[in-house]
Amino acid sequence: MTDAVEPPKARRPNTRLEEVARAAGVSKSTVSRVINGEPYVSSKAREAVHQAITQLGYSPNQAARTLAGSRANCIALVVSEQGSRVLADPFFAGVLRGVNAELAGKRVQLVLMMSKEGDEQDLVNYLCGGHVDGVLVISLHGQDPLPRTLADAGLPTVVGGRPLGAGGVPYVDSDNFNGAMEAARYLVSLGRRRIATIAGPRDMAVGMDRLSGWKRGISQARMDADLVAYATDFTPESGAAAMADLLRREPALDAVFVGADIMALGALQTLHAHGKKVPDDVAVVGFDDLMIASTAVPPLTTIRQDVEQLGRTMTWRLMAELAGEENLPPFLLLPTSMVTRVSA
Amino acid sequence: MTDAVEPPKARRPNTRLEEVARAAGVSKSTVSRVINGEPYVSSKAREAVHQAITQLGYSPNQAARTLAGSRANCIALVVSEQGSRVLADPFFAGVLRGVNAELAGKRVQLVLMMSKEGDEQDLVNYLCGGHVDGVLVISLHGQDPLPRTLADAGLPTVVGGRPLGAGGVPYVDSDNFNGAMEAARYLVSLGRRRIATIAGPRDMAVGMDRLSGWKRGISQARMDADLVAYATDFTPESGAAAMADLLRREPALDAVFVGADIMALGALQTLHAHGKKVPDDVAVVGFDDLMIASTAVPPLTTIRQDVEQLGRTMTWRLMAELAGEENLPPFLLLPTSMVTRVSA
DNA sequence: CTGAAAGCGCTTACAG
DNA sequence: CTGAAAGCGCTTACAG
Repeated sequence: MTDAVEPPKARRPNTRLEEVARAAGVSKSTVSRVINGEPYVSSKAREAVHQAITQLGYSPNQAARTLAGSRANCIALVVSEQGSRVLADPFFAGVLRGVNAELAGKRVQLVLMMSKEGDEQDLVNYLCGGHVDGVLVISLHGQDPLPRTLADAGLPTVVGGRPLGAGGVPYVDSDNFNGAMEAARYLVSLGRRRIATIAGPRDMAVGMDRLSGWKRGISQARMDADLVAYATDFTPESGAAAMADLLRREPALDAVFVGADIMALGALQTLHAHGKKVPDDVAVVGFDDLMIASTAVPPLTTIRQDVEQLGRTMTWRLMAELAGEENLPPFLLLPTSMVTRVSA
Repeated sequence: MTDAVEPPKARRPNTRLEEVARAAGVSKSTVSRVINGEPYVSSKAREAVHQAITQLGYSPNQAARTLAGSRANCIALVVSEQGSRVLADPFFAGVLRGVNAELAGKRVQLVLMMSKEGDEQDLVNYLCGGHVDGVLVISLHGQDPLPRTLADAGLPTVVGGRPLGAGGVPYVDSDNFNGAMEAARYLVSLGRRRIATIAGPRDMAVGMDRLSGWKRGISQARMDADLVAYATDFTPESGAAAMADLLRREPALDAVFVGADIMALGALQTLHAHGKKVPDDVAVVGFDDLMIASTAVPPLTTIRQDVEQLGRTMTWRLMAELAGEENLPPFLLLPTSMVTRVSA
């Protein structure tokens, strides 16, 4: 709700720094210093300026700041459009919420760019053109060299989700490996003997890391990690097809770890269609803990990742770098946690 | 994928308009005219400039353009954070996709702002401060005066979803009324006799419009439109509770129109728990056609709205206004369509 | 701790 | 159809 908010009198002829200076009885330089939080300003001057700013409802012209200064006061969030939408939607909204939360209070704008196939050069030109101070990149596919390109151009860049083709570029990710391993161990602890997995597409690290974690968990229990089906994308349909494949190969399987809730939904359908009771005949564990996990039939046991925290952490990492902090951790992994419901 | 994309040689010392002018053998004014697509430029000059631009990989400094010109070349998408996240997530991602699609090729940046309770004045100051040329507003709640405030300040504004407290501000919405009416008629045509509805919260037009449509459809069939339960928010839990309430009031109900798929998921759970077979005992129709509608148990018959198209249309409407087009339609309604699956 | 002045890279009347 | 010049509103050395 916006209560009693008044539109500034006029639109264009805005209050300028000069008027603030006049009202505060100081020079433009001093006002500028106060605004930018620089030291070496007498507290008397500082106070006068703050008062004038509030009184006049002054809001600095960003374009002028950018042009005159070296900073753009702006970071970009780049999302690759060819990304599987399924995975992208809740993921994307969550990340965005985190980015915004972290940016709150800072005078930094967020511009959103979707990278469409074909205009990569435009995108790179724009990003490297001084319009933004840094870049956040999410939902990368395959060996996309974008992060490497940006980093090589000297633009601070942080990737969300381990990138496959960007060795050395800082990234933040959920701990997919350990989360998946926990899922596997849990199924083992339940006494399941033939445990399968549905893995995400091979061209995304998220799929591969969850697969690796599952394998490790299964192998450590001295069981065979051979029941692997790859889904072609993060959709219920793809999950359903993979499940059918697994049942064909091993009708006696009694558990499955599905590398994404959205695929698990499809897997549940297939199991139901084959007359398999969940969890009695087959235990199912998903990953992500989407909102719909709790209304799945039966409610889905899953590994929860905190997507909003992912957005926050990416932003924190980028802003810290922009602030000149040194020896920042290049890679950050966020812990996952298991949510036990009915399916396993 | 970004193949063979080269980072501009240096970051700061970018190509400037002046260099393009020199390379093309014309004045800065002429280059500016070409870039801005103004008439009165000889095709010879135009061509030379285009060539120079491509050769030098020139990308205009937006800050300078904004400062010198009157346009910001930038529009804002404002999302109110207090919005029910449930409804917001897929909705938001879809709208965003549409906005971006419509903006493709245009030299207009999209900045994202989430309005947090408490900083409305900051938000309004910023938006009205000449930083953006226009505003797109979505997921408004209650009588939020934000759109009115912006419009009164002379800032072109388009709202996504009929706003309750912004009389006269242009908006784009899905045709919730007719979609819901179609759902009601369909249930009637199935021979159902006691048809209920679960409506969204009273403070959002989307909930009220769908309720109105359902009422009209039911009344026209000369049936009682009295079985209404209001959900407190767009969540499965809220839908489940509303369904339980309806069953308590009318154990013999044989159909229910749920004003959002995400609530329908909860309603299905409640029906299942009460031993009601869907669709045999109770037919269920949802609204939205989220991806998860097809994997509901049973797969959900629903009214599909095209959220991406909503984003595109909002953007088109705003850009048309910015381009100075006159007599634009103030309100635009996008058609919905029924998707028949198993639940009804 | 403070101010006068130059300059960031464009657009826009103005004059031709 | 084209160019020279002023100016958009800040920041940043520089001098004090």
